[in-house]
This record gives sequence, C-alpha cells and structure tokens, in this order.
Amino acid sequence: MKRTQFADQPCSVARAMDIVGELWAFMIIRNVFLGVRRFEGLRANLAISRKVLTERLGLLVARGILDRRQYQDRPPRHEYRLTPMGVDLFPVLMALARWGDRWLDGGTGAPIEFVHRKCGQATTARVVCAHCGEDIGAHNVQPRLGPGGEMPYAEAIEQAAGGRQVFLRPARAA
Amino acid sequence: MKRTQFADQPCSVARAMDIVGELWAFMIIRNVFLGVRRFEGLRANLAISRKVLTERLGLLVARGILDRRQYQDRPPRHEYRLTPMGVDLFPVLMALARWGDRWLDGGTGAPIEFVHRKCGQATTARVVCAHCGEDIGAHNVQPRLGPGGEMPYAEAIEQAAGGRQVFLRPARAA
DNA sequence: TTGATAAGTTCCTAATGGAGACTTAATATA
DNA sequence: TATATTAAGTCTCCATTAGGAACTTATCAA
Repeated sequence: MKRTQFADQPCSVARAMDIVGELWAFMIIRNVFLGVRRFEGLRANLAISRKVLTERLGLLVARGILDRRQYQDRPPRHEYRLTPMGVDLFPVLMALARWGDRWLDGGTGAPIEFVHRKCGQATTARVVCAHCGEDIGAHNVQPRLGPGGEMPYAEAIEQAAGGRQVFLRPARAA
Repeated sequence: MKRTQFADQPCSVARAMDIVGELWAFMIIRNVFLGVRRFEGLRANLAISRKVLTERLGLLVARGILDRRQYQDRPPRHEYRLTPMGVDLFPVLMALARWGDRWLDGGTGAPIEFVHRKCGQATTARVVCAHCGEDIGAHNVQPRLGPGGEMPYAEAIEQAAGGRQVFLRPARAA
C-alpha cells in the first residue's frame, strides 16, 4: 500500500509532515546543517543504505528543501545545500532538539549544545509569540479557523472531539 | 526489513525522530491537542485505518507521549491524554505549523490560527534563545560537544563533513 | 594495471502499511 | 424480543517499501 499523502490536507502540520515526517528527513537536514553535504559523507555518518539515501535526497530536492549543485567538473560531483525553505527549518530542529534533550537524554545531558553567537551561552530553544514575546504553550492559545481553513474541516474536528466547540469562529463564517 | 531505530544514537534529534518522526505521530498529537482524544474520533478525523491507529496509539503510550485512561465503566471506554512529555511537544508543533504556514499554504493563508491568550493576537511561533531572547537561526549558533556527547561521534561528523572542524571542543576533550 | 573515491543503480527479500471484515460489550430503538 | 448502533479494537490479506549488498561509471593516483 502506498503511504498516505497529507500534502493536500488543509492543515499546515499535515503538509509539513508530508515532507519532514519521515525517519530520515530530519537526520539528513540536521547533518547538512552541520556541514555534511555530500552523498558519501551522509551515507557514512547516517549508516543509511545508498538506495534509501538516493531516494530521500531526491525527495528533499523535489520538495524544495535541498538544492543539488555541482561542486566540481571532472569527474562531476555534487553536493546538497539547504534552500531558504530548508534553512528555515532550523528553528524547528532546535525546538525538537530541546524536547529530545529534555526528555530523552538518559540523564547524560545534551549530546550536542549550540552556542548562541549573540550571547555566548549554550542556548536552548524557547518558542514565543511573535507579537508579545511571551511563551507559547498548549494552555495559553486558542485555535480558530484561519483564512486558509475550511468550515467542513473545522466541523469534522469538532464532531470528532465529541461536539465540543474547539474553534473560535471568525465573523465571516455565517 | 525493520525500520532503522534511532533511539540509541547520541543525538537528541535522532532520539526524538525515533518517536515522532513518523507520518501519523504528529497528526495524532495535533488532534489530541485539539481535543480529539478518542479512538473513533481520531480514526474518523484522520482517515487512518484501525489497525495502524491501534499500533500508533500503542507506541505513543509506550513511549510516554500519551496516557490511555478509562473514562467510563460500562462498557469500558478509553481516551488518550497527553502526558507532560506530550504536552511539551506543543512548541515543536507550533514551530512546525509556522514553517508549514510560511512555505506550504498555497497562497491561501494559515488554515488554523492560534490566538495567544496573553495578547489576543493570532500568534506565530518565534524560536529564541532561552538566555538572551534573540532569535535562533542557522547562522547565529555554533555547535559544540555537550556533556552527553561522545568524541568518536563528533569525529565521525567532522570526517563526514570533509575534515572541516564543525564542533567547538569543550576543554575536557583532551 | 590495479586501486581508490564519489555518487549512484539495480536486484532481492523481509517487513510494514493500509483496506476492510469481524468481534465484543453495552445501550438505544422498533 | 429482535435489531441497530457505537466505541474500541482484532485479524487477515496483499501491495508497497525498506534495507543490504553487489554492480556501474568516471576520474585520478600509485
């Protein structure tokens, strides 16, 4: 059976997972961020089979996360660079790493720390509201239907949630 | 072939991906955050097969993300609640949603917005340094080996990166 | 001439993913 | 009383995918 595709769902998380919700995707991206940009380097470091690596790199290029560029002519050799869309995944990666550090470190502390150039400290990611700068947590936000949302979708969620109203309704939803 | 397991790697992202790096994991977690906590609700909303949903829920419970609790006796019925570890994924979810909104919205705008209770605005996640509050981006952090890291691992990355020094070395790494 | 390296391709098999039918236990309805 | 419905799963089957390993191509080095 083909894997279910989420690309068309009216949900940003679904569409994002369609691209990065895969065992290897973030591993590859993380390594590219660390400077491991070439096929052989990735293969050796990730212990991934050539076939799967080829497929994954192809997908990430097709989806616009990576850019495959030739870095020498003879013989032709390529490396993979993050596109702006890929670079913009860095905050997600940091948020994920913070979660992993907090809950899965086995008591040994973070395997890798990131020193923030601005302040010189080993930084941990904090996710805040872009407007007011306060923390964003599960308990201080309320979902509502956005401009790209669809009422049937919201209604389906509310039905699945047992009829409780989940969303604030925007005025235009007559 | 069994999927490669990342749980033992000395990398927080790998360990995190071992749990949430799967097509359905974040979809389920997202729905639980929205209040869809029961088997049938999830199945209907996600259009996931019963078998796969059973497996995924079992895994998320085993990994400590969800808690399965009985909410009525006769007949026995259960629902899934986020554990503290699961609730703590919310910032990651918000960071991922922001990325999806920015790059994958097809020009229609965010399908779901989150209103921040503190400031009343539709919030977007911003990932900042927990120390100084400035943005964290790919270009303003420098990785270094942390207390839970291992030299051979760091060396493997530097070799894969073509010999360039990637990590700042902590003093104790003689 | 042999070897090494980078970057893939191809082939094979085992395991996973998904559809859908079946199960169980209780309540609601005709 | 008989039938339907709902929640929450099992179970079976088959197509697809994952991963290992061997093979390919092109070039430079010894």
